[in-house]
Amino acid sequence: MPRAGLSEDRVVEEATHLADEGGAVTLVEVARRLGVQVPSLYKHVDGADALQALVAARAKRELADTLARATVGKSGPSAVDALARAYRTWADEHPGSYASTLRAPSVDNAAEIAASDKAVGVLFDALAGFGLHGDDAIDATRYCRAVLHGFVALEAANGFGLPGVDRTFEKLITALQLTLTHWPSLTI
Amino acid sequence: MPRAGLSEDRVVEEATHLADEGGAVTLVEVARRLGVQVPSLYKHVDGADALQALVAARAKRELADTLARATVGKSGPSAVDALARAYRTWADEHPGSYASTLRAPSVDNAAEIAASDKAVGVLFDALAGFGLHGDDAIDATRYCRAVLHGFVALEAANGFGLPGVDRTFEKLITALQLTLTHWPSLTI
DNA sequence: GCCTTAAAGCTAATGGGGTTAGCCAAACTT
DNA sequence: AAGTTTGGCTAACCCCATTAGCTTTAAGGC
Repeated sequence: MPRAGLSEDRVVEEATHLADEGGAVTLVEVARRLGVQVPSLYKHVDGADALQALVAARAKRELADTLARATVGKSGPSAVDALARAYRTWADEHPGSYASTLRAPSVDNAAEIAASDKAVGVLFDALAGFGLHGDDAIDATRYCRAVLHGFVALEAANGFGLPGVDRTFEKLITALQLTLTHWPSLTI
Repeated sequence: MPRAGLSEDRVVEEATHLADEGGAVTLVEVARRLGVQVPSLYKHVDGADALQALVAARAKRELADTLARATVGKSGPSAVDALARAYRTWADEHPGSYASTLRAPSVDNAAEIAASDKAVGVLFDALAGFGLHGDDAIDATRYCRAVLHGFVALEAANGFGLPGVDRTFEKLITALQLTLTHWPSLTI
């Protein structure tokens, strides 16, 4: 029996592909794809839950990188536009990865938390061009995340029954830009 | 062996309670709580997946009713305020039910789709006070759903690392009211 | 180049959850 | 009271996750 040459990374990669193709991420299926028996996976990964967490951490890193690349050299409304489109596109193209990022990260998983922080950091930086500080910056960042995540999640769950979703997304970007521009005056 | 006096409704109710208490909704646990053996559940419910769908449909109906009650007699910004608070509160108090509503409804489940439509309808009606029509009304409704769902989902997943979430939510309401007020002019 | 050894694969066995088949008693119908 | 439908049950079978423990590979020290 020649070795399959696996590694934690290889296993996580295959699980990610499986998830993004819409399959259920089971150890049975991952093992089958890797040409290996199920218990062999335990040499690289600490069970099904741990594999899920690794997939999530990988997904968050990739999302953060994608957002960072999309917004490089941009700021203010133009950064928001680029970021929103990159976010939606990535989520659409990696539905399994995106879904994996929604689980609350386990407290003991430093890698996943770091990846989370990185993604939020990119968003936070992109909003710097609006001149927000302190609580305003935090609140605006959270608002952005909520809008983008909410839209993408509803789209993924087929929550928008009718056509015209692209049109709605264009409006969403404009609304978001406007909201951020006027954020400080929201204190009424 | 005296009968337990079950019914589809009773099973779904118990599954809902279980979900909202944070437990995993398994047939084993539902049966245990009802004082019955697992296969007996099949006399009332068509398997685990079907039970999930029924829980989701029930949740959507309840959410729709809650939103409707919260907004009765209100319109415009005041309706949005009431609706946003009711939405967040209900989701916080019924985390399992809320999570169940996120699965895409199966195409053949008329009850679940009807419940979805009802919830969206309440939101749609609440926005009538802003004088939106046609695509604008649809886009604004979707934007609202995205913001509210995104915020609640991130909050539930412990996605906001720092404190001050209540403050952020107040800002969110104000931002939403402002956005809806100026929606038609978003065409730039 | 051997010899040791850690790592990476394997088989076998256990346990939990879901599902089906088929039996039997309780309750309803007339 | 007899017949029928209904709601419970037991037994058996899947699928997936996990653990224990064995074997072989491949890498490193001498």
